[in-house]
Amino acid sequence: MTEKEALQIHINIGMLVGSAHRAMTKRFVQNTHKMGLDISLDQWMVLGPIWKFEGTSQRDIAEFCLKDKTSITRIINTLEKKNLVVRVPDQIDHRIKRVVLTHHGKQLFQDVLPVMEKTREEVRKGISDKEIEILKKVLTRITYNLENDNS
Amino acid sequence: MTEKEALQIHINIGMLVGSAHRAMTKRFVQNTHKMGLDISLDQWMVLGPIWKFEGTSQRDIAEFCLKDKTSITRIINTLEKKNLVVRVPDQIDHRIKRVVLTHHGKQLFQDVLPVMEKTREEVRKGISDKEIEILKKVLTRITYNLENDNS
DNA sequence: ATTTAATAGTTGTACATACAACTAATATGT
DNA sequence: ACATATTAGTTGTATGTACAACTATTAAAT
Repeated sequence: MTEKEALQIHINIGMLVGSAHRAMTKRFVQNTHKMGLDISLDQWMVLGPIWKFEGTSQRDIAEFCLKDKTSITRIINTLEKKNLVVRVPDQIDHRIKRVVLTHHGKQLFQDVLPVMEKTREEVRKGISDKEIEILKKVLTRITYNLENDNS
Repeated sequence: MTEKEALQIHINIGMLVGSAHRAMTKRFVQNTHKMGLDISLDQWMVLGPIWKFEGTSQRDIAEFCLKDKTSITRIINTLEKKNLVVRVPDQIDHRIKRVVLTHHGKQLFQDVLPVMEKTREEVRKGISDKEIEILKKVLTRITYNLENDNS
């Protein structure tokens, strides 16, 4: 393979992952706005584990979301400003902050569920289950390849 | 499919695309730093069409990179600060700015090529050509599904 | 028990992105 | 020709991310 071909292929994968990511983020927000809701895809992703595991630590949210702890700090700041969640310091381990949904947060979560379903359908249109399966497998492998210092 | 299962699948795709994107971006920068170079993946992506089509407009760079024009404006600001490119107003159409590599920019581009190749290999480890092909096809389809208002 | 490590979370800085509003220049319609 | 629309690019604002440095708290080592 020439350097030129290598360049093509690499930037294709990088660009395609990037543009798919941007497109999904964008469409999700557009769809929430259409329903009169106001939440970003990343905020929604963080809301997921908070809903699922009531009183999770920020560390566990980061792990679940595959995000950096600093991103989680800032997204939760935003969610707190919006009165969707509150931070509750752990009674035993004072380093840990447990994040719980407010009533407003629970309400929003339920309201967003159909928006997410709609977005999911838009994303997957014309793509077979088998292809989605491979997509998920390959993306997982890419993340795995790079996450640990396995040079 | 229950709402819960739908949630799982959707945030999986969104999360997987996001985390693969972040991991690739991160590893590329780490690899450039290891070689004593200083350039981000997005800056590198923008450099691509500037190298390939000397004197491209920012509009064409945006199209080639599948990025927003505002992102291009700001990335080129950064590249100009680093003395890698210069903006040259078009002689005929004064709206257009043609972007060209400086000597330093050309040098850096060549220096980064092997880093990109190394990163590409790290990304693709354990993934077959067939799987990469499907990955690219599906990501392209997802972007296509969302890019135009084809609801 | 006291020093040392590790852990949870925050903050500062720089960069990338979306959206909307904006300037300046060219193209179009009549 | 002149009013209007379109295009190229920039700027302001808000959000999300990486990295490094930081605080506070708990765990481990001896």
